[in-house]
Amino acid sequence: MARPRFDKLDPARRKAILEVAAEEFAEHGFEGASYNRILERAGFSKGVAYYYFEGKEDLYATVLELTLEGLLGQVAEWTPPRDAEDFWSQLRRTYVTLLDFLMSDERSGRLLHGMSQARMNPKLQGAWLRFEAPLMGWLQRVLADGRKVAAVRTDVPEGLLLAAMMGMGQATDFWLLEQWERHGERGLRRGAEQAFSLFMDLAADRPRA
Amino acid sequence: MARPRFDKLDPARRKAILEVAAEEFAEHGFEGASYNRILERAGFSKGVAYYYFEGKEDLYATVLELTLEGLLGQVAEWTPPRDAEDFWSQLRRTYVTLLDFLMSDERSGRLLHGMSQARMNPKLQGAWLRFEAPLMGWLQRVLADGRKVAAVRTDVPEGLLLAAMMGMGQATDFWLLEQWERHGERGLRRGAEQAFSLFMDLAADRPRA
DNA sequence: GCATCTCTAGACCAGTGGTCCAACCATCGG
DNA sequence: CCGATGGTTGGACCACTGGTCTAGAGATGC
Repeated sequence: MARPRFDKLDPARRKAILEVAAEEFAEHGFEGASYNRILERAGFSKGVAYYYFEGKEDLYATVLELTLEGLLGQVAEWTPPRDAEDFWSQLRRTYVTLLDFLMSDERSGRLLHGMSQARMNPKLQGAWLRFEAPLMGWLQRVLADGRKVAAVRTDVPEGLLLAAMMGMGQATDFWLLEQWERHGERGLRRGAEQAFSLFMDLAADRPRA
Repeated sequence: MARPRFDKLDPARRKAILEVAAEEFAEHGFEGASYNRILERAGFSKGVAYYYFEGKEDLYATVLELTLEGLLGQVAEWTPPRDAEDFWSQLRRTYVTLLDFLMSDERSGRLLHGMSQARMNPKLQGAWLRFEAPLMGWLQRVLADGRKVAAVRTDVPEGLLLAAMMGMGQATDFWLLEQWERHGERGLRRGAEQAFSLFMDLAADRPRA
């Protein structure tokens, strides 16, 4: 994740390449982005590039990490819920905050959107692992809290529920984007409510036959 | 999807390249696979390759189509359900049949697994569109049947539910693969039962507050 | 026997990410 | 002030990617 020297690089140049890279990766995704083009636009020679980064994947991971930090800074306030109701309302608020952030910062949205593709790209598994842990960790803690207050089901393995929720989140993300494009912000918010209700039905603890 | 002439090509050569390509794509996915390597192994020159296929993407789509045909041949028996119970039991049977097929034919499994990545690859959207229609169409018809017998919820847009189910299916697919590797066939079957129960909780019609 | 059309081989192209090395430059010890 | 050391830098070069193009071989029809 960016060689240590990178911290000592002139801040202007540091910012320059991160900016250019963010733009390029946001627009074309990881595969589609051209490392050479990024370097050229940022005024980096090959030698310099590989002096500060291990390679394309490394630069990508660095950009993503910064983006994720920005996101988590907005979202992270989570307190142990009092009861099931409190749990779901906190989770809903978090979900909405997240959407607000993604709407307000299109580039970050695209980058994070691309990240979910990265998850399945064999070339990027190294990079993905660094994000999986904190992200999954957060969700895991939240779900654990939910279980404590009997808000989240316990009849199914944790890993399965986690995977299902992540997958659904990713897929509905696409769908929400469509709603946004077609019906504007109102459409997005309505869609988000509906998507969230799906999450609840999927994860909620409830009496079974 | 393979130029028309491809049908007239000597069946042995036809089979040869499809075989080699399936192997390569199954092992490395679309991006990771090398078109040049496929051609070399199949004994195809560049000229021949571009005479019969439009390019890498075209060959990939052709291979996927054949694989999907094989899958649908196994799974497709679907009759309009009598009632909700019949609906869910048919769907469960279909799900299990699908898993059986994927277990029995690892290469097809990998290819289809890769296809779901393709869905989000901008380069492959052309190819994806050809599969999306029939696949989504099938699922759409099934869900419509489910609604008729009050098995499937109607309080949420069809497209959202569709997207959510596809995403969840894809994600749990990964999880199931893990179960299979770690706990063998028994683990897979147990996992599949649990995954299916998630599908039901997600999509089932039920009284709401 | 000539012309037309199908088919084939492979040279070639621009672009990819990555490696490597010679040289530049600042700092430091003497 | 000199030379050495080690952190920087530019850019030639590499193997490889998917894709284009052309010259000609081989078959077929008239």
